[in-house]
Amino acid sequence: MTARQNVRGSTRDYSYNIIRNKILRLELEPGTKISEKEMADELNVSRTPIREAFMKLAQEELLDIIPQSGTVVSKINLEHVEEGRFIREKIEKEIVTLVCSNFPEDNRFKLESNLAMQRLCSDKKNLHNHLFDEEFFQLDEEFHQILFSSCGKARTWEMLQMLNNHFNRLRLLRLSSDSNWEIIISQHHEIYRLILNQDVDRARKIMEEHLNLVVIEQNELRKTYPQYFI
Amino acid sequence: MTARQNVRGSTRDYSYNIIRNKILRLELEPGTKISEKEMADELNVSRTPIREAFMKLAQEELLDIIPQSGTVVSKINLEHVEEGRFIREKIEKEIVTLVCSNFPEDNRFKLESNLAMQRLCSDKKNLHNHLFDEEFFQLDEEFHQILFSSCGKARTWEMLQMLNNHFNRLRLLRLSSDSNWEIIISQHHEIYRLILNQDVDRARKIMEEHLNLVVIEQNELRKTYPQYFI
DNA sequence: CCTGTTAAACTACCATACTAGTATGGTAGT
DNA sequence: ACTACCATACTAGTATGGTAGTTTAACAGG
Repeated sequence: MTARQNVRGSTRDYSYNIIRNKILRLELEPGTKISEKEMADELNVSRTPIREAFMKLAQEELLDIIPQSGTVVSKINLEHVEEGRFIREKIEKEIVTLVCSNFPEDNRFKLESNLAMQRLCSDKKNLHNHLFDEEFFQLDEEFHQILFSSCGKARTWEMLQMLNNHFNRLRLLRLSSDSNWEIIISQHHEIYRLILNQDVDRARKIMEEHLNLVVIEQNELRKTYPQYFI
Repeated sequence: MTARQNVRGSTRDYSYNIIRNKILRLELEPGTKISEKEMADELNVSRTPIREAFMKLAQEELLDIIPQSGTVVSKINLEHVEEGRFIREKIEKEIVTLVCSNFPEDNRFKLESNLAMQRLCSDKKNLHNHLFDEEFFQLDEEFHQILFSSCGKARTWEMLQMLNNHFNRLRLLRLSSDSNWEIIISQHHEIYRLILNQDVDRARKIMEEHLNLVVIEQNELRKTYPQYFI
């Protein structure tokens, strides 16, 4: 245990990350009842760090803790999704505006290799018919994160991440059920091109469309996975 | 203890609220070293709820917890202030846009009485030379919160509050050191008038100016209270 | 006086025991 | 068959003891 702690940080953070991933990748499905003790036994740690991880996840609205009764993985709340998406859309339009007027040279390379990886990931998926949706999700996240870093707002990205867990769960659900990632990738490329051309107005418009993709498909997702939604 | 719990919620929330208020009203000054045990003894509770309250406050960046070493009240970080202010400015311009196009009748009364209370609070201050800055701060908060509720985004306001603790500490500092609240009040009135007139463009502009007031004075505050800043 | 060492006095972290609410299933009484 | 009640087995909340890492300050040697 002590050795493990040194490698991976505190037991609390370790537990937090494990549980969070299980929730986001729907290994723990929305509506599932879990308990501190059960999870503590499963991860071979005591209740305290689990409990603290639960608290953090409850703040991010991934868990609903009912005092003296139990804890359940929260269902995806489409109102919460929309509020998170709203914030992200409005902020990210401002981010892309900032980036248009000043895009640091070294981040250009980062963004280009990220875009190349996205293409690769999509091709791999079409060829081998494997599940690369988590990998693609990560690349998608990275793309946007680079934009935030490029204008010195990396921390803003982190802050928004905390508010967007419901939105992110929906996005991951979308990736795994929809095999056509081409629209996403082409929009990413388009945004990059517009940034280089410093075409603020069009960049803002494409970003807006980009962050509205999920909205269009959310009704379909709701039909396919009704048990995941509130 | 049990009786107290029933009245005020869990011991954890009680502790959290007490400590948070002490930090925001600078009773616990930025840079102060505190410990779980010391605070537990002071509030007559055990270390566990205090520890959990500390965690929550650390997430909101009001505390810096250094593992195995200690916990200090975080100093006001002007970069954090600016990132929080940035988000709030951009979102609140969108909020005021929404409210301009549809302002519910019943919230009109709420807003008007809030504005009247602000005026009263300011007058009381000028007359009796007492400290009403906390009361005014609350009214200021309420003004903006009503706008968010008016367009069905009350939860967005709650979420932004979590990110804006550094910004809020600076605002409170400003209120207590600057005796002229007239600019703030007149801007609030102006925003209200523009909403009624559905003058979106000017409303957005005034809101932007309003949320930039602190920026102008932050250098002066930094000079007056250098020990509060990082 | 200065510097490197060490031991003691902190700290937060974690494990565990206990308390007090809550859900549930069985049973006695109707 | 139904209902009210109670025993029991959960749950999260709280208290507390012990551990390991960090800071501090006393002290030895230069």
